Amino acid sequence: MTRMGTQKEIARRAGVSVSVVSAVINGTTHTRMSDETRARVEAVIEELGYVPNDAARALRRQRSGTIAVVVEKIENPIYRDMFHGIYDAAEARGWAVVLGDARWMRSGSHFLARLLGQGSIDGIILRSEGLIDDEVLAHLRARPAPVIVVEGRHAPDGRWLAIDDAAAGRVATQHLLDLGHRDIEFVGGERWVPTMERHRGYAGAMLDAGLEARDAIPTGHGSEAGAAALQEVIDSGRRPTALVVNNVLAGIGIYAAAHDAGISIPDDLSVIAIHDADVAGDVRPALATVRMPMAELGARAVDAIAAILEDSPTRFGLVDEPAPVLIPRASTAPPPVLPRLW
Amino acid sequence: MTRMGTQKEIARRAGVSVSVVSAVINGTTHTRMSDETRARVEAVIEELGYVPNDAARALRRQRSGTIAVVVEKIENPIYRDMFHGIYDAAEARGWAVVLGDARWMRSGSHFLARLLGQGSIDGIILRSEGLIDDEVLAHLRARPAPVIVVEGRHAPDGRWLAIDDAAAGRVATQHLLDLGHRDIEFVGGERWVPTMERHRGYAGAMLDAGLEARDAIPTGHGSEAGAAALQEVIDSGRRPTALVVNNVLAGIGIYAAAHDAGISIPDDLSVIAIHDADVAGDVRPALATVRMPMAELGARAVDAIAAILEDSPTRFGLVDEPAPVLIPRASTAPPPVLPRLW
DNA sequence: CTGAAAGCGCTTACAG
DNA sequence: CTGAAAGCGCTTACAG
Repeated sequence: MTRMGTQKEIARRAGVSVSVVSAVINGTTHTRMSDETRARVEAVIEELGYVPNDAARALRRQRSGTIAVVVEKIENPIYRDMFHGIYDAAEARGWAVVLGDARWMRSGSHFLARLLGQGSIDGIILRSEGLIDDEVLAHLRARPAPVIVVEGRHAPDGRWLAIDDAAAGRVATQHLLDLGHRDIEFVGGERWVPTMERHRGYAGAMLDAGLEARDAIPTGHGSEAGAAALQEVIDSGRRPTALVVNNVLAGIGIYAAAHDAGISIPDDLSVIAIHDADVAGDVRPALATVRMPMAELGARAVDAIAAILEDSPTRFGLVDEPAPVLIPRASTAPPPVLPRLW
Repeated sequence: MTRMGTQKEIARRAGVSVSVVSAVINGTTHTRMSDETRARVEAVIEELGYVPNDAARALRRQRSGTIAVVVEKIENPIYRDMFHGIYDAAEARGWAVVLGDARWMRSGSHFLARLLGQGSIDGIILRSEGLIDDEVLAHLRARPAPVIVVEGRHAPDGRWLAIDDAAAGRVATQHLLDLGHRDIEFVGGERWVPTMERHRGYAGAMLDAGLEARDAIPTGHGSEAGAAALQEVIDSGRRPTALVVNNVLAGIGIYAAAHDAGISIPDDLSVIAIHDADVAGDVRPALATVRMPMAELGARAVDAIAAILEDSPTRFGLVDEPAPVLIPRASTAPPPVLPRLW
């Protein structure tokens, strides 16, 4: 357990004042000193292995240099690119990023207390599908630290950023239409706005093609939910030739249910999912997806925090650049010509 | 942007001193006051929506109440239970947990700076496969905040905790032996100690059964690596009837390579992976695994930090309770009786 | 039962 | 070119 000292101790050893030490550490031009003095101070810093106390800095500067990212299920692979985008943008601004899971934010948790407190978090990027209750959200927003909601569209303060989910739904559906499918359904939950947007994109593409758009087949976000959704289609007696699926994990669930029901993908049923992730390329048949600009979304959220902290104007709303892009893979094919037996 | 005030402001409005305000906030019995005074202070706190400044607290208390967890790839599903175990144990102690990814810890990153600094992180739980270079590690360990290495076994200060990987390798192998397999190989990297331990467990089980233990088929941690490993087996001309795979993602990669090569699992080849994750149950055939006590590992790491901070003794080393447990699924079956064509 | 004061470790005007 | 001092917002002995 090494002792790493304080600026006061360095000052004493180097025979200077703490003002000088602070200036050396921060590269401040404000307090000037001779090269000799600087070298002496630097030597002592090195010798002691001094590192600044972040709590003291944060208190004095009234800024911690740390932003928090809170998502619903941290292990969800679709966040990877967003984290990356956030991290790069934050790093470029000299900020540290800490991650947290919304499942930890039950009222009264200490993680939440840190977020709600002042002084240790300068801004919060929040991606929640509703797990965080309104009361918590209201408290969060009452803090001085800006809260940016990503992939949600109902921030009362207007501070939300989202991807063009409708465009993604359209891209996915159009791909299936181009393959010759006519009887296409959409699998996705009903309450979450981005999902509704994706369904809207699906419906738009269908209508443009002169086809009937069906209601969304309700499902959750996990793979079991995807499996249940396919089972529901099977039970209903409907026999779509292709499915647009709300997300990759639900897609994996549909794979499992299809396998268990003896339905062959893509021979009997084409599947395409919204949001890309490594696992989509790893399963067999590889799962076609629509890649969303998650890294850009993350970077934009960081920019928005910076803008708010600097009191400069910033634009919220849709991040539609770059547009969602089709990643074709083996899970889609032209519709079967023979009657299907499932 | 609400102003939420300070204790000083509350004191002024309530007509008391800051000592009293602080005592009300912290429930300190040290400074006593009348119920009337307390009620008055509480009313002002409520009115202002006051929240304490964590930076000031951390500076004064010389403790932030926050621990950091750093892992290699935050989206790796095998961490889920560990995060949960860490979170629960930390919460019980009144600590907040922040997560970070080792890929962000390139020298000079601000995330790293926060970890290296003093005052904002009380302890660090580190799970690294080597991405963090030795220099960074040395710096980290020179800080007063304790660093606990999990799933690694080479902490110079002896502060590591690991699961019984050898037992896991043995459990997986024994399952295959019980099914009647004799020609079993182990797929896993060569340099990472836990993998070597798993291989040791495999080898032990093979030798106990009077069989030859093969060298590990080298691979990385991703699915592509798993796919490459199977390809290597195919190219070698060897025809094992079963594989013990180092981790779930590599197992998914082996599924893909098997599919592409026309090898049927489990009819032609049984596969079992070490570490459990949801995706193992979602793929088809469902992937048999060995579940590791990751939640317990995480909880133990939190306990170790607490012990070090309290200067009380703690035991490091293997977390062998509960033992790794077999999760049988459809990816294993008795060996084929007919000669295999792959 | 309550207040005044010191000090945690910084940064930053200000004075010389 | 360098130092002395104030103050960020807390907590905690200490005095009364």
